[in-house]
Amino acid sequence: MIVSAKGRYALRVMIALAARGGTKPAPLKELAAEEEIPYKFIEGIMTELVKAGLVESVRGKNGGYRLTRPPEECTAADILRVTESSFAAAECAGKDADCPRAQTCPTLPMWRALDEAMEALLKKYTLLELAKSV
Amino acid sequence: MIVSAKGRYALRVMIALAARGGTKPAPLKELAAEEEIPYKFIEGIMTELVKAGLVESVRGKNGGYRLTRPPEECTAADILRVTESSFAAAECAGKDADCPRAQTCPTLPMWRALDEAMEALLKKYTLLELAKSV
DNA sequence: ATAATTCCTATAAAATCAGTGGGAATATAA
DNA sequence: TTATATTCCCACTGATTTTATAGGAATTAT
Repeated sequence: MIVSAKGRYALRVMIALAARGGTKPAPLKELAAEEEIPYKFIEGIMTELVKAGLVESVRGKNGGYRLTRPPEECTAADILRVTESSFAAAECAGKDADCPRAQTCPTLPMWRALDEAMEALLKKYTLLELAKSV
Repeated sequence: MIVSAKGRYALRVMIALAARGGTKPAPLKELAAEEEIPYKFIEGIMTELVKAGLVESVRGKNGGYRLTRPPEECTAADILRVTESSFAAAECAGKDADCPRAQTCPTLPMWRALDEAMEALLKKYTLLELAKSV
């Protein structure tokens, strides 16, 4: 029950992007240095964020990454849903739940409730707010 | 961001104990078989639950485990706090947080809020309620 | 004594996490 | 057109954690 380094790095990069503002793409080399994130590690994470549609990339010289949406429309929940392989509290409570006990499991409703509570809270934190204190 | 098998097993055993009621100790062999939990695995977990004071053990023949408190006074939060090595959303948000960024970290308040939300929700589920549907 | 139990320690297999390396593809600028 | 800066892709490694498994010692009721 923990957020991975991957998730924390992703959040930090996204906040850094939001803090920069503007539409000029930011090269990952700079972002990684600023945020003290291992370059090659965050490289892979960026690919996932692109695929998820949260950022877009510009290849070649003077390229980099930029947000696809205004910072107030991107939440921590959006980002963590991409990076956390299992965003759910318990794997058995996900939507592809093939747990044989599902019908009678006394804890399933609790996991569902926990998922909803986490999601609801993380949705309240947008990049706009998160980047404010930077 | 997930609850481990260890945590789920612990919950199931505790619910099974609550469902039995009474003060007669339940042998782990039975509980493990009922709940389809690997015996040797749950054995180690029981030791931790005993140390945490949630159950007590009776050794020797006709021995077993029983709850130390009435089921309405033991919550999912109590149990998961024992089994989950890191109960916090992010390790940097725990009480022994030695993260150098802590002072300026824009996400720390969010992790704290997430921790509180999770804890609050898990506290609402007592063994009494959880065992009702069994 | 015997049998049923918890308790203790060590080990092993599997999975996940975190990070690294090399280079191909793409685009800008000189 | 050549050099340079960037994203993109794929494979691999090392460390750690998770999920068990094994063997037996200690304890207690019958």
